[in-house]
Amino acid sequence: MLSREEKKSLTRQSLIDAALSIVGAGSNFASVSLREVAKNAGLVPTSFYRHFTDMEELGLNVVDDLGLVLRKMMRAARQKDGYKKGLLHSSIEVYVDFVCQHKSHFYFMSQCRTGGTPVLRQAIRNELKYFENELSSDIRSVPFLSEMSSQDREMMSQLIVSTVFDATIDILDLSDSSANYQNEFIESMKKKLRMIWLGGSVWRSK
Amino acid sequence: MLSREEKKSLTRQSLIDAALSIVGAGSNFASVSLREVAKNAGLVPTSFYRHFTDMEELGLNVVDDLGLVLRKMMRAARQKDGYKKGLLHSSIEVYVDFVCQHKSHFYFMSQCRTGGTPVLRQAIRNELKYFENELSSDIRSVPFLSEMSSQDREMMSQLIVSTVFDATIDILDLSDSSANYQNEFIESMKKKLRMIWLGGSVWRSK
DNA sequence: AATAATAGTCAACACTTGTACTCTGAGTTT
DNA sequence: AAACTCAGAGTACAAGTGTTGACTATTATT
Repeated sequence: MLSREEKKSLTRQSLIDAALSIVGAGSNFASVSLREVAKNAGLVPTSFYRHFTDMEELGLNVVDDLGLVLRKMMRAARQKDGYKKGLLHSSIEVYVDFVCQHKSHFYFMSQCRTGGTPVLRQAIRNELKYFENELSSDIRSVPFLSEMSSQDREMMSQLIVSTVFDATIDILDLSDSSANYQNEFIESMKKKLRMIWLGGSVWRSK
Repeated sequence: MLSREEKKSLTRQSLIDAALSIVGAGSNFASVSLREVAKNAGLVPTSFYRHFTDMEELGLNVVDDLGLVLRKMMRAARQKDGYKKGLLHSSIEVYVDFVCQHKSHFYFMSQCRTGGTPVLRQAIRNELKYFENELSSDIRSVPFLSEMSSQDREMMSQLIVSTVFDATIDILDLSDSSANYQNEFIESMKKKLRMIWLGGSVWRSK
């Protein structure tokens, strides 16, 4: 038997999942109602308040959920063969994989980064910042980039991260189309990242 | 005196403006109601239907409106001193200028690119495509980039355009903060574009 | 001058929304 | 075993939602 606390956090998660599934089905989080979420989680509307004060607070918890997914992704990318040599090359594949396997999370992220409330936008931004930092530290150990200043390395990481995450909505929209289109897109992404990489390798801060 | 047609297109525009002003005030277009727009335009809800069948159709017309702004911007960028030498350098300044002077339009664009209905997303994408093509043709006449294949030039343009437009929401959020932060951001943007530029100049398609 | 077209109004509908209040039954603490 | 806590249900309400249909006054057409 489950304790009261355990049961609570279970329904709490079911509210989060409900919101994600609604977003994944095509709605914009900004227009998802508290009632809809509650209904979808098998709850009466008023029970929503036992867990969150409003939809924004639920949104912040969805961001936390998203954070877990992103960290798992980072680990997967680092473990993958060829991460050291061909860092970006292999990362983009891991990224596409994760987007396709966590569509709801990434729809939510894409939407909220530009269309969420200011608080929500900031929360998403913080998640991206985590990535920029991780990437920046990984880049540090790349031979011909190690002479870059930490500021420039940070800037370069921002550029790469924003390029990858900016492609999210396109990846999602493409996920239902032919494998041909998908591969074409991935190849184009790789080229873009390689161009940035090249730019970084001849970079001279000034 | 105005003809009936003229008057109609005037109130039509007032509906578009109303929607934009609501978005500019912080709402997400996806959650803006038909009634709210009508009210804001000084109309009774049912009159909305004389102009648009639903909010999505109005949205498409907002995109057209946005298109005009973007084209005006392109012209402004090309006329600016130093466009030929330091293309990106000067363009980013024009861009920031336009974003700040047409906040509502750019909030709308940022939101809808990732959070609009599929139809709306596609419409926004088409507007960006216009830019990519224009930039690609401008790049063609740059000496050390002219040997690039048209495909690679296209790819590079996509990279640049997405980098610039991806920064929109940050520019908007920064527009209320100190000039110091703004300048810092612009300088960072310039560096990013320079890195791409560098990458392009040592690019060897393969 | 008579007729037709139509932008905008008005009233009304069925439905959804967030939220306040009360109640209950199963877990927890004493 | 008694007292307490509290997640979730039930009821209710005022406000907002999209949409329908009939009406009106002004403009355009004949």
